[in-house]
Amino acid sequence: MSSDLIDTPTKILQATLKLLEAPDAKLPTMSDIARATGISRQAVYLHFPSRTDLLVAATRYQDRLNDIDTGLAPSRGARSGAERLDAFVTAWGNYIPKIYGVARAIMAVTDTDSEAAAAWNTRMQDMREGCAAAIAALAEDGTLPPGTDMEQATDLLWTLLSVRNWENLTQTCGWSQDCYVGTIRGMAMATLARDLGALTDVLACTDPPA
Amino acid sequence: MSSDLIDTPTKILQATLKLLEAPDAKLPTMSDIARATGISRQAVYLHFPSRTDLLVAATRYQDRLNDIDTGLAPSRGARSGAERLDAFVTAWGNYIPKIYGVARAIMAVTDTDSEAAAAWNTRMQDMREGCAAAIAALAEDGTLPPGTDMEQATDLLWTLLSVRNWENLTQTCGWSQDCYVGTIRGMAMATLARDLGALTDVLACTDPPA
DNA sequence: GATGTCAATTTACACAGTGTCAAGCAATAA
DNA sequence: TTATTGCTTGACACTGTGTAAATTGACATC
Repeated sequence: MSSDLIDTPTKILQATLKLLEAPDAKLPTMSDIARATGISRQAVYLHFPSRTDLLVAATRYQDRLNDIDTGLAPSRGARSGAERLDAFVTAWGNYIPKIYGVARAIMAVTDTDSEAAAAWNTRMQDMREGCAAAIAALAEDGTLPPGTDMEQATDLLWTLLSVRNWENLTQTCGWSQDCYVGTIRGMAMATLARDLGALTDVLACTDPPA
Repeated sequence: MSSDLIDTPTKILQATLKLLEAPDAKLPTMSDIARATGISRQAVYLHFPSRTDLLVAATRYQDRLNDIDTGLAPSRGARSGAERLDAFVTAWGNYIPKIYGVARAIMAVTDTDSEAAAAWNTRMQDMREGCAAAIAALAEDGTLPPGTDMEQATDLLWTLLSVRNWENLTQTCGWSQDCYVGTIRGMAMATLARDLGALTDVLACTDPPA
């Protein structure tokens, strides 16, 4: 078995991801994770001091697996600001479903555990840098609405691209992933890049809402 | 003391609201609530079968206190669709801070308690009806972007106005309430009512972001 | 081969929080 | 007086997190 070659912490992380990414997964307990890993619950604590630490480690592990940076390459290579914004929104919007399982678990503990909140904020701060870069590119092109404060524009884009909004539209409202990306792209382009044509047909996805 | 005239369930609800609305409040336990009410923990269970039920009851009680319908009156009285959208966004946006404490508590248990999730969804469904009405008024005026699906437009407005977005912008990003309302209004008007002038100066609030 | 060491693991326990149950007590109504 | 209502006290079951002590097993050293 190849699993003998993998060290225990990695096995735990893999099992955790598997549980979190299962469709309509309940939030797993330490017992669930231990069982899925094939070890005792207490052995998990040997490698991860708390549930929060484990969840945070799982997000980092997942990032390594997914290699988010390659997805963002087209954004960094964009020529115009609008192009960059468009590429960034698309890349991030399509990345969210990959991390949603883990994100959901972390966001759930965020309400009670301030350490988890800090960890999640840090993680979202990375994404925010991408937002800031896109806004900066727009500012250079002069396509931002007049009088726009760049910090606030970044806040707005960051909020628009939040996992919660993705969750609301795709999970609660039943939108398809394509519909989500198209709509958010349109809103971002219209609001921040003054690309008013982006509004046309934004809300006319072909897929039937659930 | 006037408190002797108030029945116990109401006293519990009042104490619960007070705890939930305290600045940077931790999520109160049943013991906390009982202590704040001045009764035993078990007595709370005599009136509310579970913590979730109590939280849900607290939202309803709060709605009664705040009388949300009067705030929405200008929206219903609006002549044009755009006017209606504008009034609705403003009214709801200014209502959120009043319910945020309770909303936060409910949203926190939503991740683990499906009954709480259902209750909160029901509550948000009421707000969604306001969104749907505004979208319908826009459709009647013909101001919606061409080809727009009304259901999806409602989803989008509903998402834009989510408590999570309010939380993100005002609590995490440190925006003032006025800045929040102004920006969201601008986005809604631009995206859904094709009022492109609404984009100008949307992101140029005078207050310094934290 | 016996022994020491160290990491991984397991059994057992402490604690917080929710929810249930039973017995008792005080005030009030019949 | 008796019955009822509303609350209290105290105990307990259950779930989940996290800690501590004892145990195993591999591996090196003498």
